[in-house]
Amino acid sequence: MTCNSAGRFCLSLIENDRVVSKNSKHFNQILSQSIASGLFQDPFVSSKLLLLSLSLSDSNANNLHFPHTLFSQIQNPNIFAWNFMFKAYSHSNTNSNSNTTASPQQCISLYNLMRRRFGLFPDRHSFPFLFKACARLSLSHKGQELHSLTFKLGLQHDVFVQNALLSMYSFCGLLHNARQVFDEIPLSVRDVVSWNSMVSGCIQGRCYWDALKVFDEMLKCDVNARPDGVTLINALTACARIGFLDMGRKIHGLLVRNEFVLDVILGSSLVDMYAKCGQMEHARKVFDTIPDKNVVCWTCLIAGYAHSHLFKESIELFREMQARRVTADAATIACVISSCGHSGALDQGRWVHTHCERSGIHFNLSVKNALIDMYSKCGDIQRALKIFHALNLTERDVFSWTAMITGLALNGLSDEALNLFSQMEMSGGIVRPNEVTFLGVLSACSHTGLVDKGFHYFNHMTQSYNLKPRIEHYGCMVDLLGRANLLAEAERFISAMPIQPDVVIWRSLLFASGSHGNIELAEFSAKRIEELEPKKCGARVLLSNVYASASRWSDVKNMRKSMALQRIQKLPGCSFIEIDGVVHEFFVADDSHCQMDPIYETIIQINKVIQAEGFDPKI
DNA sequence: TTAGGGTTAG
Repeated sequence: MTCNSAGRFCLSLIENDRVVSKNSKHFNQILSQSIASGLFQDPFVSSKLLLLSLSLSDSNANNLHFPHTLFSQIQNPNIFAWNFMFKAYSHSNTNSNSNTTASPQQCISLYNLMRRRFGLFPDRHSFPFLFKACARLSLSHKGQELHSLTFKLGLQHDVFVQNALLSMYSFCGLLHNARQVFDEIPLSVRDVVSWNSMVSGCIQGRCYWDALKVFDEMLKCDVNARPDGVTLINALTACARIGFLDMGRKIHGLLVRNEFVLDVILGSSLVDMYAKCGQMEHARKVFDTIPDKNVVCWTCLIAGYAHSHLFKESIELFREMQARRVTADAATIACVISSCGHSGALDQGRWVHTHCERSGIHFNLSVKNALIDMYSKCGDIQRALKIFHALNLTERDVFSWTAMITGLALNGLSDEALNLFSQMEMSGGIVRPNEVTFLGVLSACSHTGLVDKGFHYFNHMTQSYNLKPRIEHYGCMVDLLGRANLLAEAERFISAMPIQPDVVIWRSLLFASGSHGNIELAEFSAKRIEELEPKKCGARVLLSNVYASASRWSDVKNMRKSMALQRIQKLPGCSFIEIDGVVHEFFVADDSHCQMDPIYETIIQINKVIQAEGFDPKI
């Protein structure tokens, strides 16, 4: 075959991309003929062959070895060839360190090579890939260097370049720079990608209100960018994160009016928004209309029920998901296990645990943390400890430590809880305790009456970790002082609080003063509760119990009478227990259970045993 | 005569 005929042959086949790109045999034939004929050194032919080799290697995940070798054989690659390589590497896997697999780092290395050895400049097509690589590697300095270069090359007004640039900045956590780039894009030029990138950038930077402000601006501007599915998904995500129901509803209305197709992603975002805003009926309604529901969609609703403290519904929905043969993943499992923990459904939790082990679902840290929490809450502290200790020191995050410390405190193992907290602090500062960790620590102190230690940790939290105590921390301190019969100190502590005490705090003081016979303080606390919750009867019930324990029967009678006059009815207290996967509920003076007689008989026996051991319900 | 951006939900 002569050079000309070979050239014509190659070109004709190259033109027919669809045939060649699916058949590596054809490709190899063309490649060898182009090399043999010398046609490979033609810039158009070599870059076209490179593009074809890349399309063939697409199915071969993350292995760009062959295209790279081909590229290295091109003596003077043109800008097309460079850009094809930039594109391939910028999209490749970030967590590959070996030399044989591709990584975005190689995009940057190739770029440096292009500049230094070939003296070439990138063009408008190169920049989006280069910025993408910088973003994925968090190379903000390199990104800034490239940003300057866009000015030198007069490409600073190209909307593709600007959009990629602003995404790069928000990916690197430089939201301010991203916003600046966004503001510099003229309204007439901004397209839907510019707006979406800015909204998504704000979400990445956890600035949800800003994200919604940009979205709102987009709706008002309406120049040449109408919101698309991605815009609405982003906006719904922002609403979900801050629980902004009004805006979420507005977006729902917008997508209905504009006849958006409710695909599984948009549908899940909507379910998640309603669920996070506590609107479970709406969440369920939307969920039921989504075709081809996947695991994310189911998990949104399961998590929503858990978020609204509807743990039973959350577990039931998981069962329904199982029945529909949708495979759960780690996020679903972590959520269901947490619901089991909160509802005391130990058997169900155990079943989910075993089910995961059998079905090979990956036990990530969230699942392990949820298991620690569930076993602790259900009283199987040994099992919780076993899971916790199986975690390496470097594996444990703040949730693992907090779940275990709180679990130990909850099970009355205060010394162990405080020891574990010391270990956490001594673990080299890998994990810093947060506000919730300190709640566990303070409750451990409270359960064993360690007043001095409680104050030590309360100060330690603010002074060493700069954590601002929340109302719950003040509540723990009042509880601690109250239980230790330091009622005057508790009162002084409440008056000195920088935030308004809530009903929990007053209830804690009422309970403590009642237990220690300080009726005056109990009455004072009850008044504060009534001021905060005039329609509820909790304070009066507690106070009437206090009067009863002091044998002040006329006061008890008056209290009940005033409640009856104001038609206040006490909601009966309720507790529950799970046996063989069934949750049994018990109300005060409840005799509806089919095994009531043996249950009461057992309670009487238990009381006899613990009273013989010195138990006094007043203390 | 080749090519470009936002991967968005738990």
